[in-house]
Amino acid sequence: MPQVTRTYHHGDLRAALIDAGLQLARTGGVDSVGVRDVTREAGVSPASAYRHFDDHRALVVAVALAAQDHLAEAIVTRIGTETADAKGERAAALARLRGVGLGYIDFALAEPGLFELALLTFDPASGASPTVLVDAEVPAPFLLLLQALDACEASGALSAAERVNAEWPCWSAVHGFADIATRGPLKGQAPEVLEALGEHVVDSIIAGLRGSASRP
Amino acid sequence: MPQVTRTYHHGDLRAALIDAGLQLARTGGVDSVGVRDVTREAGVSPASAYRHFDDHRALVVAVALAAQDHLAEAIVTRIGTETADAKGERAAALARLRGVGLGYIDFALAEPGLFELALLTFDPASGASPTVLVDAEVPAPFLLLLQALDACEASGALSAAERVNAEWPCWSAVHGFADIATRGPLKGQAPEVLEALGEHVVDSIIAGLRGSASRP
DNA sequence: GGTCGATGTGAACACTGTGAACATATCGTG
DNA sequence: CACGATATGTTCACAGTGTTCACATCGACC
Repeated sequence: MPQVTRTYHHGDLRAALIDAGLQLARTGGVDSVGVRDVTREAGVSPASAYRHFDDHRALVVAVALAAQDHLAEAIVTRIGTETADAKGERAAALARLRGVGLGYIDFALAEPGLFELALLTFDPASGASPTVLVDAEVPAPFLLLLQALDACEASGALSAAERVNAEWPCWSAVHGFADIATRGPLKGQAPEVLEALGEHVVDSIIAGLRGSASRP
Repeated sequence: MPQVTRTYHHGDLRAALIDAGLQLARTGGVDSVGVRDVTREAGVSPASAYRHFDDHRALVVAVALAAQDHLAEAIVTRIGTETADAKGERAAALARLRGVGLGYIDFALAEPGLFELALLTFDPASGASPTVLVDAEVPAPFLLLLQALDACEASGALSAAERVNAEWPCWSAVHGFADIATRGPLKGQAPEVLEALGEHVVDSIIAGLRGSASRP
């Protein structure tokens, strides 16, 4: 293996602990990433973790951030396959939006353990910011959604009025479905069923955003 | 207080433990309902809990089911206010559907601790049932949604085609928003903001169900 | 080469869930 | 009414957890 320049005793133990955490979370979910488990996995003493993380919670948060990166990768991948054969700017923007939702669901179904981690939000001092979102700290997956929605507006697939606050219905529906399919009543259903229902959810919410002027 | 017929030593300790669990969860979330905490709250020894619950998990599940009942109550309440001034069968059915979603969100915002509990699904032997839902075990809140959707179909507010699988987009969007508003990026926002966004989410998803034939 | 700060270790502490042996109050039955 | 069976609650113990603190060890820099 590619021996990294090992400094100090272990050589970047912090990264090793996060990796071990990901490995454990992949099969056991968030509960299986404990201080003693992670350090045991890395072949190191329990107390050593406290040189790199303030707290048990801080460790979990670090692993969760790593899991969010994997989630973002899955979304980008799905965006690629969705937009592959989209003709025209409008269709491409809509396909991209669809890809964000379906990629999110893909990841949740493929890696339920890591997905559970990725959901943990680290509540920065639980600062109730007056604005709806502090864009400095917005996680990568959410950023992908915002960009896709902006592209929809730019291409005319979404009107300016429809664009405002559109991220919340989108994120809610997709996140909610992923949670339901992972831990909720749909847990354990066949992958084809879940895939089909996931598409239905994504298409419904996109239709809802665009069809605000509907029947009485 | 209405002294219940006290049998045996304590007099229905099981119920007392569940009540204590609800009380603790209300302020501290799911993590604060532990065997020792609950028994301490009830003024009883830790091991006594094992006469009524197999497991720590079994205790939490029992409390979660109680929390689900409270959730159902909140939904019923909101259904009442939504349908109060609805004219016509169709409008009433749609108002009822809206009430289910908004009641769910109401409860999540008013009682985030209990809401966290209510989400825990108890995965009965993790039996992957072939059918989409085992109707014997369907929790009350979900049942309220199914009935509201059926009423929409009966009144013509939803076509038969639109009705099929409509429960998943609805549940996903509402559940997802509640989760986001409670633990996610919207946590800590002002109640008015959350209320407005919640209405937006609910209205969007209902529009999406009814507007399947939308623009290209 | 010696000193110092950064990093890992070992042994402790308080806490948790859980089981076994024991104590006691209630009920069914003679 | 007495008495054994049984359901309920208690005490004690054990394994495992997060966490801390004194100590050991290594790399870097003067």
